[in-house]
Amino acid sequence: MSVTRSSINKGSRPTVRDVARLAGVSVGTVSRVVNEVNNVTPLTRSRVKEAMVALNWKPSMLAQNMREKTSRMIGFVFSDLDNPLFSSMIKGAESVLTRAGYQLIVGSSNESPQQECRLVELFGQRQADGLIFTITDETNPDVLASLSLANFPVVMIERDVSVQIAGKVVADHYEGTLQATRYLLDLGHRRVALITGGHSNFVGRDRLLGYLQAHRDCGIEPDPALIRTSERVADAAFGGRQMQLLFALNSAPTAVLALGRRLLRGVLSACRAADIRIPQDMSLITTNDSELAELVQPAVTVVRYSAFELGCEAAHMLLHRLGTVGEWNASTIVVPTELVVRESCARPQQEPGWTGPHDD
Amino acid sequence: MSVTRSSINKGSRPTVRDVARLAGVSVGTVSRVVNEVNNVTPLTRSRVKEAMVALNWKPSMLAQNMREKTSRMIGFVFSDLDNPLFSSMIKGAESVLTRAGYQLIVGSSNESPQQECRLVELFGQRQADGLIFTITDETNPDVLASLSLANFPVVMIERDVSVQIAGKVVADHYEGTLQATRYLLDLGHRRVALITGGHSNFVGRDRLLGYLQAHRDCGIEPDPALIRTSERVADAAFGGRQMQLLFALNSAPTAVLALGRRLLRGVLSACRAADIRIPQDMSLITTNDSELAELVQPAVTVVRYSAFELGCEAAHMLLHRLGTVGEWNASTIVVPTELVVRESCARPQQEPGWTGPHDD
DNA sequence: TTGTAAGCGTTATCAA
DNA sequence: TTGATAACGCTTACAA
Repeated sequence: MSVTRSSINKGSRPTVRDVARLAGVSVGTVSRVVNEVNNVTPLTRSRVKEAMVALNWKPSMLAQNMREKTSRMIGFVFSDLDNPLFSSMIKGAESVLTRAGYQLIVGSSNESPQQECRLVELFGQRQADGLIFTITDETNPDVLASLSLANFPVVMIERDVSVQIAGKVVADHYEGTLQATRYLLDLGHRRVALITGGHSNFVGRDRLLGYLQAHRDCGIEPDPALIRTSERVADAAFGGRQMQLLFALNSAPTAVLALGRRLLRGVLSACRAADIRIPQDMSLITTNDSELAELVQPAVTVVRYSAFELGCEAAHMLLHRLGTVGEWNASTIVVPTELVVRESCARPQQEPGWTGPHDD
Repeated sequence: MSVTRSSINKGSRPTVRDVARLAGVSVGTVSRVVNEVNNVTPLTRSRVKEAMVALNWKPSMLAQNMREKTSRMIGFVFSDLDNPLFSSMIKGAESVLTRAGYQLIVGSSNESPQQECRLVELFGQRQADGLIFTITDETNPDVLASLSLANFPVVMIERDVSVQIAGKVVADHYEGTLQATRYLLDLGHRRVALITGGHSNFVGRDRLLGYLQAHRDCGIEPDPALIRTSERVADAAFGGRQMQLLFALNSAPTAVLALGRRLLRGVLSACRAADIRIPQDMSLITTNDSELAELVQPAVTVVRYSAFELGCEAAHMLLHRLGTVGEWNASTIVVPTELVVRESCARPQQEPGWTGPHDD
């Protein structure tokens, strides 16, 4: 035993060797005590425990992880923490992961695929045990490549990718949009606009499908000029701009579906600026319930679903995957949506040249 | 060299040894290449780099951290991610830490001191390089004990503790509340209520001080019945309840300062339920700007400050501390507040028995 | 029941 | 310029 080894560990944090020395046992015994492995005399155990508290020693997780090739850390990559949608998801994921003894390490991509690649690789280097991910562009080849090289399971939230991953958790946007659109059509609206982001992902596609299906169910051909989807992110400014464009149409819509958490703000501002009254001049349905939707007057009808639940389910799926040794079939969890009817929708006003609803 | 060592590393991730073997060099050389240490032949370097990409090898951060006794991870403990205040702070901290090559590992305390202790110790075991913390109870002895045992620098946000820490970052609640209160007094209000949480922390104390000082400046004695502070957390329900109690007073206030991010919702609901009009029957100022405050009608005057900036400054302070080898003096950064005047305040209505403002 | 020692994947020191 | 090897703090066979 070298001099360095036996000398007192000065300043820096104590190690298992310091504890062993103080307790007069070997490092193996100390380890057996902390890991609560059997075959250790009560007397020895108590001596070791005393030494542990005396030195305030806790095993270094870094060293443990190093040996056990698992870090009990889960990465979470999202685009923007300031979007309450993501903070709720993280909260959901964190609440179940913490209970299972995992910790969450977060990273914002700011909608940048390069940053997403960097983060995926970084989590790999950190030996993350898994990753929860809301990819920005479902088809970006670089990100997909990093993903398929990753040696940890990945669960997508609200996204679908072509590479093999552990699974995905999504809200039922198809059904939600179908119901919302049908509700407006049933009120007698015939010109219903759709504003949504997610042009290049699952969410946007499913919303569009629901919108179209509802029209088809009523035998109505939707006007393409009323469908305003965003290639990029759908923020408040996008919502406002699209409303202005819709107002300017020679046959403007009588109702609008503004599907996206951040659109409401822009939509409301635009309506007020143009002196358009809700619901008299324009019916409005938005998505993702919020204080604003609930308390603005008139209160806004929303397609509601729980981002918290999305996060929980993603974490559960990941834990399940981590606990599964053999075969694993990529799975999908669908979280329901619900139409919360408030006061922002009404029957359309009679317009010159409009002949009234056909079906009631 | 043992058989295990020389055999091909099957399945699991490659190590520096695999790269060395493939490139026909020693592990030392591989390390020199990745760390871009000089004294390595261009030829050797390229051979090593080829092997690195061939095996898709990246150094294990776990192993690096193990040697260098630093993890380049910063912990962030807050009470509730769903509070947009915290998500903005985290976003701020994350944005500066990422740029500096650090990653953020998050933990919610859910207002539980025990959980806070657990997290502080956990971050210690993970060898976190530092911690950003919004402690729930500034005086909880257990948490303070964990904190003083921690062997990493700690920066508090919006809190002040008696134990030695690297520093704190706070918003100027005293000044903000002083201005807001003065604004109401100047409008002629003489019965201004104060609803705020943070009874047991810095924030609540400073708000109360600002409120009292503004009254003193005007030579007015505030009615203790109008001061409603919360021992515990101030959520929407608390805001609503306090409003009801205020309405029930035989001399109700004509204005209310609802200082706390989540109070607005409860306050608005209570006003509507009691048919109290803002600002005609009641002037209202709240704190922390939000979509709701901006877009509800009438738009609400707020004491605004940037939680994002709080997070940024905390991260900067921590980085500064980490880069400082010798002496360090605990420091404080104060982020300014600003009164954003909107439409929720008006001169008080003449009431029977009220003799008008004394000072204008 | 307890001790010894190898090994986890790096980096850094020393020798060649 | 490169290679061999100890060390980081822990766990776990295996030996005693």
